[in-house]
Amino acid sequence: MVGLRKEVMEERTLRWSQTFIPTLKEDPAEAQVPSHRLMVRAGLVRQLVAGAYTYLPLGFRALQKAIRIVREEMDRAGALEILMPAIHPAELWQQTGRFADYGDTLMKVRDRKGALLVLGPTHEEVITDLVRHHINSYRQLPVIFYQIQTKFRDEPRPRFGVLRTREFLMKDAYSFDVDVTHLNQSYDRMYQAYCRIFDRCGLKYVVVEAESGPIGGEASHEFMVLADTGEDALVECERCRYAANLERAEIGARSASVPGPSDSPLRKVHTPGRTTIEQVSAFLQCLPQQMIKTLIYLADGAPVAVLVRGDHEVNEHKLRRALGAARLELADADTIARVTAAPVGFAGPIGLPVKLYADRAVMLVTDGVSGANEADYHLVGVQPGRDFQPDWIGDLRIACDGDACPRCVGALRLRRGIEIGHVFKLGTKYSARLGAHYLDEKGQEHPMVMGCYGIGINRILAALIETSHDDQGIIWSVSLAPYQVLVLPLNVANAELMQTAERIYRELEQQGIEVLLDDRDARAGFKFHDADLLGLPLRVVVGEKALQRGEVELKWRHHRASFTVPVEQAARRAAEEIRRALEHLM
RNA sequence: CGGGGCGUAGCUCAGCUUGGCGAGAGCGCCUGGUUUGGGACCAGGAGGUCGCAGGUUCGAAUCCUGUCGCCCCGACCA
Repeated sequence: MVGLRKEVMEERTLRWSQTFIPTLKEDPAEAQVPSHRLMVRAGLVRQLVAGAYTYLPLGFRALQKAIRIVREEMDRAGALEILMPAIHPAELWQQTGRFADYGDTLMKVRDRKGALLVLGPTHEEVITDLVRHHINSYRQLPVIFYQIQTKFRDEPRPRFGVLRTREFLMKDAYSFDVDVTHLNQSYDRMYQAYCRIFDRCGLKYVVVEAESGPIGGEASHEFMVLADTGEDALVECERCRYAANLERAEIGARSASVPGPSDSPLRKVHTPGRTTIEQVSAFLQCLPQQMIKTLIYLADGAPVAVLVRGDHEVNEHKLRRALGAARLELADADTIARVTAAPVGFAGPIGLPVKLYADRAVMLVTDGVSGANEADYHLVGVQPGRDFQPDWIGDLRIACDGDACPRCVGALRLRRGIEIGHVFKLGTKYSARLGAHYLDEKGQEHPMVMGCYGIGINRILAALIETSHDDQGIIWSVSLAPYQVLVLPLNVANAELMQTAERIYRELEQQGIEVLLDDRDARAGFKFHDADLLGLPLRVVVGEKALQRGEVELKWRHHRASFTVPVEQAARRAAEEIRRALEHLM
């Protein structure tokens, strides 16, 4: 009885005809990026509503593979797995101020008593609440908790299939330490674990410096998979290892060009109704690079002027740091009119009654053009240093392709990427606000120093597919593939051929290899196409011609060529190939 | 939140401008037969509240209003 049952279950797992793999010949209309298209076509996922997907058997298996790798490496790094609730009391979020910060992205529900609950988009509040109640001595630290759990974010715009969804699986970990030195150790441990995880997944990734918040320095790193379809912009130095999220990217101080002395006289010109860089540069026949863009910001309510070159954009993170401001926003039209004595579009640095913050590139402009702080007038022949002197000069702009690397003599290259992981030094933000304190050896109370570490599990799959596919379909890495080997008998009506195929897959099963047997009664071409679409790493074809010679055909999905092996060696050889490929990823 | 597109069979879509008999095609699905190394062929068949609600009309997939959903661009995104 038990034996029979086991056999039945095995067959349900292994035989194509007994599982559920709804492949599609045509592209689904709504899929825009390769990973989305292929995940739907290969029968991995189906959408229920915008930003929520069902994982079908094949997709779920791949997801489990990713989860397993993440779990093994987190355990190895000494993190403790727990499972926190998805529903949180809103009060907890109000206590840290994030109820307001998150705004509409927070999913909210009311229970039958009318109490407001939050569906957790992340768990800093919940874990800190747990720790404040149960950990209170330095003897209990350090500790790192993690969970793999569904997160909810009411994204303004879910998109790209599984890449940006409203409900997704996340591995989130939280470290608690006695001080920053120990936090750094926990951080490094997680960082290393992340490298191992993504290496094992077979992903090619770049670690970039990211916006770091309160601690500063290299307090945050994102793990990015480079892909043109990625949502995040980043820069990478073409010479050294410097890489950063575009939000964060510093720009080297050395000048791109040596400024020549300018003797052009300052002159006021009539520019009726020309308010934008494009309009003014077209009207005056000058280059946007000659223009000095003057933006009025409100830093904690006080107006300041920010100068960047016409073809550059202000990086508000850098500006906020330079100003030391907690709140920063572009000034409204009324403030601009009051500060510049002109309507929006005619601001310039000369004669402004507020402090001037200039990006370095502005100081290299010669024969510049700026607003005249007078309606319908601009100034030409502007010479920074001669005609105005900023109160502060430094790096204030968003990096561009080709900008100088801040670490070496190389140039920065603009890239796009998919964020698959993020490690972050939180400091005491949550522990202080929620009262997660510990007593040191002298009996003194301190807030714990925290770090948090996230991995988007679904994105691991999407990122892999996004960067590993061809016209025919997915090309799985051995470690994430839902099955490692596909056994493909070409004619199921041929009993001898079928028996051979079944024997090979049973032998592979016994060797601990994950096998799918395509036992469908379909034509060879049809099955080959589905095989390529599914993209399982190794394919074993059992066909009549080769079988007459006592051979079967093995083919790696990522190779063009196949090779034949004697039937009796097929399973052993296939298993060997898989094991070797897996070791290669470890 | 601003702008745009689309909702017709399981999937991809035609039909709508100019309302009119029984609402279509390809793929998929079911039955039978012939086939079997790169998405076969023949014969037969099942399958649709035309997103939903209201309106105009003798008559609405088609016109009008509202509404919901999905997709795209932008804004936003610890």
